[in-house]
Amino acid sequence: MHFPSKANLLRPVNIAPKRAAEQHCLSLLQTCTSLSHLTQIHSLLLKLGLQHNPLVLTKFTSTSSTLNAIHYASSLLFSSNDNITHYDAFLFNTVIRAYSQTSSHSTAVYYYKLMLKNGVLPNKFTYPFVLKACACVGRLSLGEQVHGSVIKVGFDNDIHVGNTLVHAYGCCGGGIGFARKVFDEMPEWDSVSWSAMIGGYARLGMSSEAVGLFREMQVARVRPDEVTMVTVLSACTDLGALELGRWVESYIEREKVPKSVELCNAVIGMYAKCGDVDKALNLFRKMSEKTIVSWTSVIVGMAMHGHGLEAVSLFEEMKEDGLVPDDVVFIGLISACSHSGLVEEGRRYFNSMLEGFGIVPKIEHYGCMVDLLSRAGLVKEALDFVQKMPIEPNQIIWRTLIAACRSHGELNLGESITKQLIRNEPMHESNYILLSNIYAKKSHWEKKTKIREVMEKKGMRKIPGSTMIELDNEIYEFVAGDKMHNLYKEIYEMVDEMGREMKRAGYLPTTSEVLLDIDEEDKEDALNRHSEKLAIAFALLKTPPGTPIRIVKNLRNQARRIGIIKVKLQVQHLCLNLYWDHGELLRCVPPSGEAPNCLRVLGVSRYDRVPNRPVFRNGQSCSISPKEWGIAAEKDPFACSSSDDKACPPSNVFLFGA
DNA sequence: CTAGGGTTAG
Repeated sequence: MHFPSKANLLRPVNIAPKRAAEQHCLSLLQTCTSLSHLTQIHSLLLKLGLQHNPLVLTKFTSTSSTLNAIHYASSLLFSSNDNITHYDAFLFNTVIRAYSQTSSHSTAVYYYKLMLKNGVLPNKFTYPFVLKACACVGRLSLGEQVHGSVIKVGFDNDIHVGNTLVHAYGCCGGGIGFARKVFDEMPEWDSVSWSAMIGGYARLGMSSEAVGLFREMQVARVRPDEVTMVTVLSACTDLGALELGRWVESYIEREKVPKSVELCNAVIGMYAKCGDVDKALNLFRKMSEKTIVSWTSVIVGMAMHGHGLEAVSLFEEMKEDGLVPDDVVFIGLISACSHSGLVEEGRRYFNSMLEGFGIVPKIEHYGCMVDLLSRAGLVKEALDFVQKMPIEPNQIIWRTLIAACRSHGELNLGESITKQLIRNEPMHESNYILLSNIYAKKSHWEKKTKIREVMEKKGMRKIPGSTMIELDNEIYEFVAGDKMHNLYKEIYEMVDEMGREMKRAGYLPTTSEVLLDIDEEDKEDALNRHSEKLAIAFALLKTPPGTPIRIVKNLRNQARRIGIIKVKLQVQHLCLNLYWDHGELLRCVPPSGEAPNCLRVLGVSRYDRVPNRPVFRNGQSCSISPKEWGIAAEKDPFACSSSDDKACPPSNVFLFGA
């Protein structure tokens, strides 16, 4: 219906030609492809008094999705002397969606508020658009506001709206409980609802909740789709739950879940981070369509496992394949160089970012470089690098540097940087831990005690490091000195036996890294109480000879690292082809005739997460036991359809790297 | 005009 405006009433016009002109303009709109053409049509429409036509905006946003075009279009459409109440929800929806899609989330929210302010009633399409923007902004209060409006307008039973609410809350800091509440109160659920909720848990590192919810989904007989599988896989990756991940892959095969690129990437990422590099690489090679993310996943996977050279050659192969590197792949690449001591290569790649690809290095890239130099022992150069950085170094960079100072004996330098850091950020506990460790290394025990006291006064507590291990599809978690387990006596006996065998093989306990004011013998004892050793001992007790043992660490300077240990057990004789970490908790000269290099410290996963909550501890049953998997479990959940399912090859020795 | 997903320095 076309109502003539006041002006038109005063000056009668012939309606018919005008309608024809309008039709003409609209048909022009359908076919126009360039912004300038569009602008011409728009000025034509303006002359006809049709500036409110939402088609123009739709066309603007589809012709050119650049911000400029959208700004231009919205400034044309929302001129200040207009009465906005005459606009409809569709127009606002288009603007909100356009801004949301171009990552201008705050502007999207602004238009949503403008809409409300002017009494334009949102419709059921408005909320998914605006909630998506809320999710990206991540502000809980905003999510709550929109939620309130959803209830007021009465769309709280709409499944699309509900799903986006779950998602938005899941993305807002502290909103996961609200997300679950919305989820629980939804009248019905589809696979999107489940994926949104599982994905919310997975994103926060609440991975056992994520996996538990997936189980409930199966009990509820909702068929998971490829997105659901991606979220479950990322939870597996996070838990280091390789067996569970394998199960998910076989489920995908069995249930013929369509394999999107994202899903393939998730599977590859899971294998890579959980330690089955060969499998990851295999699947990667078989992928028909590889995106930059696929390459990045596999490059990062290689880097984690110490295959720096392979990571570098994959990168070169990627370029030959015609893919243009992005900033993310450079993070993986430089950290690959860093973990493999390829200092010159790392420098070269870092410089090539801007020179070769026009990518301005971000703080992460500078961080990688600081790590690269630090690990190589070039502490002074690293400091120099930091001081010359064009952007303000962040806490991570300083802490990297401090850690380097500690391990390369630059204790005074480390001490002064740490003190500065504490002055800037007095409530961050890891700074205190760093300082306390530096004092310990300097044998300043009183100062160390004082730091601990300060921390206590401020109510800070160190999150204890733990080690998890997946056995018979259950996950067991150990902390240092753990005696909670029923088998703890046997476990400690096994630790002793491991120690004897390792010493016989040439292991020297690195007691200098035990930062306690105790004598050497007690330090060895402290080493033997490490959660890693307890987990390994437990695994040795519970598994047949030749079983690869994989351990998962909950944190390492807030990073989670996944370690893989391959163990050979000869009757009662342990022959550990081991290992370990930058912290050098263990070191073992391998048995003669066998290649060294048996263990890698692997996997850095996500940082900005809530600290990992214990999955479950010490033999208590866990939510991911396949016996409890409901429907899926009835169908032999571990029937692996893939032919290369060789979890436990018969050979006794498993070598890594080399 | 509507929703959920894969890669990211310590």
